[in-house]
Amino acid sequence: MVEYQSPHLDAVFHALSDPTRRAMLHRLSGGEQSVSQLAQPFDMSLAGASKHVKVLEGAGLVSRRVDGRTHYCRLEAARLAEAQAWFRYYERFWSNRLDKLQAILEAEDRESYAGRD
Amino acid sequence: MVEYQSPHLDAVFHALSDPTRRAMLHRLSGGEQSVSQLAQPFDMSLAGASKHVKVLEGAGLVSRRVDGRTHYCRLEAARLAEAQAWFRYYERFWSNRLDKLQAILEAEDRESYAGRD
DNA sequence: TGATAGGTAAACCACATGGTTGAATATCAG
DNA sequence: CTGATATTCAACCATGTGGTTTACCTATCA
Repeated sequence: MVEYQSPHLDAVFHALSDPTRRAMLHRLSGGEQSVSQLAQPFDMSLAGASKHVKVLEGAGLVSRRVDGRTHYCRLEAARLAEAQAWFRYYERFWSNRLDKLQAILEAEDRESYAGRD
Repeated sequence: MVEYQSPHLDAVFHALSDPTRRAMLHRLSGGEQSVSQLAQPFDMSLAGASKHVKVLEGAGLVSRRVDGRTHYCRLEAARLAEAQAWFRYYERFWSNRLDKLQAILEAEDRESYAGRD
């Protein structure tokens, strides 16, 4: 007797549990990237990186546009938003209105955040 | 050359990727629960549920207080907050100030949310 | 004391995961 | 056509995961 649950949460949280994949998402936040471009920063075979991309795609966090032999990936923020929404239920444990408002303003005013995956 | 990354994110997101564990957290949002109480709703052996609790504990999402033979678990919201904070960088993709403010007010005014894990 | 209840530990199982290599498939460029 | 580039696919491997069962330890209670 398990309650209703957002059907994507399992896949999305699993996808986010790997640092390589989180770094890929971060990279995609700067715009479309090919699979090779996504793979380049990692000490890993292209096939390995390609599998990570496929996990992200399977979770709906990334979409793919094929142009010739190049596959361009784009961040699908909707699924990220869905995952973040899961936390809202718990926000009452760590925040009050002012805390949240402050977080909003900080997140808006800070465009880049070095050293983040 | 992987960037700095919050050391807990791997474990936290992994812990959250399982619906049983998310349901346990949800249950703990109502207050301390023993391991048996946490296990009760699931069609699963106690040992199996106990392992889920241990995963949550390992991720820092739950802490444990032993009283006699009973282990009481408590939600550790700080780690949840840490995970939610990861999403802030991406918020610019799906929200503006007004959207966020609305989300805040909704989350505050709605205390219980049926059908959620 | 003895039985029972709460919980962990250990061994085991089937399957998933993260990685590899090597081959296959397209596409582009000369 | 030839060769290089972009990418996936398939097979493989070691390890991790979610689950079980059995055994064990420690409290509690009659």
